[in-house]
Amino acid sequence: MLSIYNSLTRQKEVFTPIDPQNVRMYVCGMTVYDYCHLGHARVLVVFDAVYRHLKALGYPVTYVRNVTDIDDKIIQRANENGEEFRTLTQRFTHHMHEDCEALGVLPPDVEPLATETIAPIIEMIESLEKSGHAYKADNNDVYFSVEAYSPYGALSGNDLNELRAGERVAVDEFKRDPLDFVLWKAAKPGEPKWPSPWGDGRPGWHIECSAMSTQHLGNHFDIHGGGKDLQFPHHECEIAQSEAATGEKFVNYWMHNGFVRVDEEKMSKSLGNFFTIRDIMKEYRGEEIRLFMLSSHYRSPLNYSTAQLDNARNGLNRLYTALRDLDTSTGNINEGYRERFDNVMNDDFNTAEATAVLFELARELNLSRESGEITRVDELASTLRNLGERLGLLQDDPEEWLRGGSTALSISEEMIEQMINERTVARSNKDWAESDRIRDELKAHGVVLEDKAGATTWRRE
RNA sequence: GGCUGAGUGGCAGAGUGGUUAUGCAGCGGCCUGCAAAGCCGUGUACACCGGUUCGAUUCCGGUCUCAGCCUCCA
Repeated sequence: MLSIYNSLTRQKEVFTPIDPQNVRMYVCGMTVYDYCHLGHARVLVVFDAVYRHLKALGYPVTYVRNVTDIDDKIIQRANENGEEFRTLTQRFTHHMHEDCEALGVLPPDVEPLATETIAPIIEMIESLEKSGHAYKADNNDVYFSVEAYSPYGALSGNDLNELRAGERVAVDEFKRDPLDFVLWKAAKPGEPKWPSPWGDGRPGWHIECSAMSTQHLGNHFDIHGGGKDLQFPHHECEIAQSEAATGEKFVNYWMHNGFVRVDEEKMSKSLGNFFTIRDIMKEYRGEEIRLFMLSSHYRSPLNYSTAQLDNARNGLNRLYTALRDLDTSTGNINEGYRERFDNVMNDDFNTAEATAVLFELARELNLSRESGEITRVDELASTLRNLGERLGLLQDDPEEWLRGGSTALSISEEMIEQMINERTVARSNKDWAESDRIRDELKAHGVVLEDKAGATTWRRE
């Protein structure tokens, strides 16, 4: 039985799908004007784990993760670059997909673009206008009237008056209430624009997600996710718009992942303390980043450091080492481990405990291997690979993983093999000095030798 | 100011009203020509102060500290 911590009620709730034959989830994706950083990586990885687990529980799932391909920052960046905004957004959407692949993130079932959802957006704003939840202001922008939607503030636990008191930005003079937010922005000269009943312009950010989710998942769906920073105001606004427009409950379970931090401070573009995924990938592999992220609970803050990434690397070496030379295609799945894994994942997607199960499995696998229990070894290896896949891990060939890395080796594999052969000859002559000299030389190239069962194998340090 | 959330052993990080998290690092041992890998053993951890309880790191109250949201943000 799966339980999910619901940000809306601030407690864990047993997951009951609206339609068990089609679990519907929506996650706020990227605004594509730059490379993804580690904070983005976390949303991608966390909700990928959620998606995989829901499917493993046997639910058919429709996972929608949008692309925000029109907003102020995109326009600004395109102008700075002197390029068409679509050229910019297409380029970074492509880069995002590359990052996803490197991180082992499965493609969502639907990846809608804001710019391809203009008609539904306009429809939704029109219906809000009709029901008195939206108004066109003197500057030709259309705003949502917070006053007209009483539950506003429920998701974030905010009180309207307190929010107004905390207002820290200059109040837009065209708004009736400082908390009102924009649904449709009138186009300024030279900006991308679409025709609408209120004049040429473009959609506000919040309404994009309401329209994209509703278009693909219906008015009322199961799970809505995103980073914690979107809880307010973005998701609060989505609820207001959607529920005001449809008259139905919008989402049953709201999920928010914690931040990635650097030196105990949120990683973000505005603070300038961010690392892009591809920066990190100069030193570490995608799977190492992935394990780093999954080794803590999705709602906890995650502090970035190379020590943590090193830790993840060592951990993967251990797991892949356990799988070395084993056939994982034929064995049965061990029910005890599978059940433990399911149980911890069912407890609000506890991936940290789930990875601990993987390590315990590896230890027992190593033990069985030492005692020569072949059937048991096959079963545990298959289980390890299978449960690894549930987290998007351990799908590489172990030997290739252990010999691979994010950087090129400073010595060819042929040369390594040749030196190993020379060393084998030296060893058979009990020439330990020469044997150790060769081993040290390879070590200097980052190659570690392991002698066992009459054969010598190598791996990256 | 309002609202969230967090403080666990050298590091990272789960969890629990009384019994081993897990990984990395360290130490001792087995194995090995020596290593590596693996295995075994090994750490008086739960911010502080009260309270409830036979018993609290785990529940309650308070204190301190930290982070986040209230402005674009995953």
